[in-house]
Amino acid sequence: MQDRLTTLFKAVADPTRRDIFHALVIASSALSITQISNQFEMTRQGVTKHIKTLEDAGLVYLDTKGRERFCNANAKPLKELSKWMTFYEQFWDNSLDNLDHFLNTSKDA
Amino acid sequence: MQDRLTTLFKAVADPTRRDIFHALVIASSALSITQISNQFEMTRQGVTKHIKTLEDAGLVYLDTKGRERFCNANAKPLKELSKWMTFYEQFWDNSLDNLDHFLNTSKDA
DNA sequence: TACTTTAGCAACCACAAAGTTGCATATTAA
DNA sequence: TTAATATGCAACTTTGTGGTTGCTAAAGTA
Repeated sequence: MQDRLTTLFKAVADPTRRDIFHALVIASSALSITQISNQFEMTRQGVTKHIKTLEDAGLVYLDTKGRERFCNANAKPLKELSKWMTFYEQFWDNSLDNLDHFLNTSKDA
Repeated sequence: MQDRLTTLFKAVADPTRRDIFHALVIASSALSITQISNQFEMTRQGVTKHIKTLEDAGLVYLDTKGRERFCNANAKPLKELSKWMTFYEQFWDNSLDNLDHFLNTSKDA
């Protein structure tokens, strides 16, 4: 449906999802859906949807045990976002590129 | 309305927007709205909206000259996204964290 | 002064997304 | 076996978003 980069960016574009992901990353053990729900002012079903989105992006993987589903964070996919940004790093500082734009568009005014 | 990180992530979460941004970054000179529209199969107004979103995120700045508005890319804000990811880098490889989760949740089954 | 080009603005449409409620089902505990 | 807990699934509401069409205004050109 949509490319991987888009799926990944959209997953982390939501603040609640970033919070859930962060909570999972720093958690000392995997957290069940209900445990996560208790930490957020949202219904369990709401959390479930976010987890699904994070799972689709590969940022979370589930571990079913009995009636519970434990959520684990997986930061690896973030590498892909980082890689995408690499190309633009060269334009971050003292942007010669921007200067170039300026010269090309403002000079002959 | 929404935090800066969210604005930024949402701006680059759209593939068309990433394409426009990329086109501006690699362009040898600033491009007018119409010039950009010609490169994308979309109406000028559609492009204008994307430019607005990119501008709000600080990834594009406008340079009005006469009746034209030249768009320039500014990659600097991407630094903020990169900074956000920095924290998670420690969990990228041979994730001790994930191992920890595994041990805590699968051991006493 | 007319005509053309560049663009903004507003309204509108279709669909995605965040979040909810309600209900059914499976697993564990009493 | 009965009750409680953890979850999934479906439907629904609200709001956001990508994109369009139509119209207006400003700037450049003939």
